[in-house]
Amino acid sequence: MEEDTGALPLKDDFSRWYNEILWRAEIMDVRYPVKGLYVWYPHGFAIRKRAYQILRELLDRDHQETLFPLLVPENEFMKEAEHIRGFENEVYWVTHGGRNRLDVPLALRPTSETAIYPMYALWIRSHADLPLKLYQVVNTFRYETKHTRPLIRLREITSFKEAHTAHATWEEAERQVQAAVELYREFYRQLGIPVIVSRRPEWDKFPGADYTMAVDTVMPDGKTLQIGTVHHLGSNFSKTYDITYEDANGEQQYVHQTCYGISERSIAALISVHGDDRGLVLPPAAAPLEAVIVPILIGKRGQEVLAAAEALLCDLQDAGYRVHLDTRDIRPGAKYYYWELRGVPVRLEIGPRDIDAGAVVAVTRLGGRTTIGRGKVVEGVRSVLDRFADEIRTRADQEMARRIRIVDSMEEAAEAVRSGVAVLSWCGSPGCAGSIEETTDASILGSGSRSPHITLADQPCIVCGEPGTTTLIARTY
RNA sequence: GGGGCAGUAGGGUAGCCUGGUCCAUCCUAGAGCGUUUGGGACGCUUUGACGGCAGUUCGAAUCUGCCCUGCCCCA
Repeated sequence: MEEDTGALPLKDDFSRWYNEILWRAEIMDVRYPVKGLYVWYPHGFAIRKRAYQILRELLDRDHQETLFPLLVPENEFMKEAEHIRGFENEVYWVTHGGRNRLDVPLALRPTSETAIYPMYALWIRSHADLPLKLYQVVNTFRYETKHTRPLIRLREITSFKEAHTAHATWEEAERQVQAAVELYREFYRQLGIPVIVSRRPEWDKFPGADYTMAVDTVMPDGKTLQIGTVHHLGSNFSKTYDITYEDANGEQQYVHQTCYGISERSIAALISVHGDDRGLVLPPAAAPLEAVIVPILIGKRGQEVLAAAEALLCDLQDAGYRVHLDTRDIRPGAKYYYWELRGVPVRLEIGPRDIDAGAVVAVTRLGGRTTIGRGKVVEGVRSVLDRFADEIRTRADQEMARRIRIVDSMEEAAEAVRSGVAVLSWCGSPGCAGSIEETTDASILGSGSRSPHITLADQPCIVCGEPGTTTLIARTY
């Protein structure tokens, strides 16, 4: 678990950088001996815990947390035809109990619709039970055949936050889709991760959904990463699972449903969007430690400095900061590199010179240096952290803006997707989509985006000239 | 889905082609002791590895087969 010294691969070499930072910064250990399954190091898990705490707080405003079983009986799993077709090739099956074959094989949930909706059928009886908004944070399993990648393409998704709602009408469910999109925007805003939201094309929607909205971010290599999805399920599942309510007139009606999810891909985005050649850069909100104190223990005044550092630690802890005092017997420079690799937002240095000057030196993870009067440390650190959070959010926004290009020819689009997202107009036909995807060697992300970065109005389709809508093209993970 | 390449201490590597010189090289990390300490300290001592299973052979890190794992490219 100890870090190596020496430089990381440069972030420009993103694939190598990503693989290496995961273990050097103690996020994930990829050495678990099963393909596609990885281990959270305590530091990675602490980051996950903070990020998911933000997500929980947003959801808890009007959702309730719940927990459903991992195993789904085959007969329930097999009910929704389209849904099954979407997942059947990647489901793990439990077929035995001990040495005995089970009468009914049990699926390890690839997602929980088929576990949850039979219960919804029991729980929902009248319009007074609606809307119902539940969520859970669970592991799910998918037998991925493509290359697995830690946090991004997994066989066990360890951190799937999935919400499932039921409503009286299709329109009300649609409003929930919008609310969920806004909730996800807010989540990523708090993490300083810029996102683009779009409506996935027909062929790329969730199996069994009326339509799918997706939240994507752009990775350092220009590929997009889907980091959230929101599905309008209409009454497709309620008809299959017989989820009905009695309306005000005494009639039985099918509910209209939505579901939406976020996984540990959010952590992959957090690491990748903000990190740099020195390691992680964490927004204070997600950082297990907001600050680390490095005492400069020189010669005769060592004891005095240590005492001053301990007093500083107490003051900051009493004020509610997550802060650590690094008293290891190694050189201060080694500590700087150590904590920078792990993304601690601010380092506080205190040595003989600072004691004499009645001050503490604060250095942010991006190198901003501030001298704070010892008496004003509590407020001073707050403002340093706040400014730092703004700084990394702004930096990430600018990076995203740089990678999104409005294009008006296929050649330009093919060029744009090499470093990010191309924005163009498309008529919606599969034929033109195929032509776009083939020429650009990229995929249609979706349409109907609203973002300050995407200002193109609907124009004629770039392929056929028929009326089109603004559409995003990118290479994807 | 198709095609490559690889697996040697915790991490990175040399050795493999041409089997014996290897109780396996170097860097890094870990443990212990001492001297140090405002951007990756130094010295001494020390721990630690040939992915798995079969096979070929007098002898396998090295050759063969299968499996597992990882990485890259194409669809």
